Amino acid sequence: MSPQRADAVRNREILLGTARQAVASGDLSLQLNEIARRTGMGVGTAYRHFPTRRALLEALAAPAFAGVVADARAAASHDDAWGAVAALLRGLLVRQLADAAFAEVIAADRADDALPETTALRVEFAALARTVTDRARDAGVLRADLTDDDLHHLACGVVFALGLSPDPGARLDAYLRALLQGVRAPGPA
Amino acid sequence: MSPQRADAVRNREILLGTARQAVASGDLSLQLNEIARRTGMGVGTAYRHFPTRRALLEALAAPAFAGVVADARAAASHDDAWGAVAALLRGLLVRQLADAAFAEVIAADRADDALPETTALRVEFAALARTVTDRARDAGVLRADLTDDDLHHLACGVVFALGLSPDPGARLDAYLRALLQGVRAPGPA
DNA sequence: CGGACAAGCGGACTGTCAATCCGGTTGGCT
DNA sequence: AGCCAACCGGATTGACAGTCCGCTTGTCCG
Repeated sequence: MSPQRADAVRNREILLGTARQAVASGDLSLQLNEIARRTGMGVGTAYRHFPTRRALLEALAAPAFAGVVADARAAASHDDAWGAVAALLRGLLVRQLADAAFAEVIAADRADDALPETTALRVEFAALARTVTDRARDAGVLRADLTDDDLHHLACGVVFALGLSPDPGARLDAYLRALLQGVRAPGPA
Repeated sequence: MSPQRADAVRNREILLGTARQAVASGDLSLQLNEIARRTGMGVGTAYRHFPTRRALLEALAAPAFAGVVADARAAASHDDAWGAVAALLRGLLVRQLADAAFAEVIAADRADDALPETTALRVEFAALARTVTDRARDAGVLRADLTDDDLHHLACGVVFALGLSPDPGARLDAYLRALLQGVRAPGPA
């Protein structure tokens, strides 16, 4: 009746927890052999739950991804067209900074080996982002030469730039300001 | 008398050429075993010339790196403080787009296993970039909350963003405009 | 020219890590 | 209790980075 056995559910949670801890401590390599060893499980168990590094990565990223989708939904129903763009970008930056796994997932557009649930999130997010972006462009507050994909890419680029700093969190606000100023339509004057 | 034997010089050139070709065709993995096989040389020969992937990468990147240093020197002696920043950033973007190996080298600040010559280029570039940046900030045309390192990081971030596009070259101008607008000091009004 | 020898070469080998395979074990149902 | 599909463990394979060392050859000197 239940889709899987109780021990399997438990083991999956343990693996996810251990992996999340590894990522939080700065190790994004997600070596399944190593994670399995840390949990005391066999390697086979780890690989059955997460057949590839990518599968584990996307499982880790799912909550954060769902978060930005929620952000985007809120932004899409926001009154202020520019405020919506700013909220969307800020959310993207903050969540990527807080979750390296999510940052890697959202930056990789390669849908080849993506889990279906990740693809679903990506599609939903793309639609919302497009709404927000189009509205801002129509209102003349967003540069006309930038698409929703461009904003997505630039946000990932800024996160990459933050990652080059010794203390990314300390530069977040400055880079966000620059990003927003950069994508805003130049004054008509 | 000569620092190395004629065959060694020749082999080094062949390896570099093969590697450059691999990078140009989109393969940045620089697997020395594979490159050696393609040249018909033994693996040992390849590894003697380039002990690690990084060594080969930096050798490939050296000309492009020297190019941006030249750009930076020209920019530093430019009259217009803002024009110098624009020229510097444009050069960084264009050269990184044209040479993926250089893009990887300049993005990685890790000096751990860097070749001394690469470190020298990096130091020289940093000094010139600092000059240009400080001048622009003093002139009030560059955002006061951005350092020379920030510009460096943001440029690498924009290149990363370009890499997410299906056709990076097509978006270069748009992203460069956004970058310049983003780092420029907001109007005093 | 030709002999000596350091510089250079080749490729077998080791270590690491992702991913697979399959014999043994166990949770959950009747 | 007894069955069996689902699950587990870990030895194993395969790909790749990098090392080691015996053999070859370019170069110099007599």
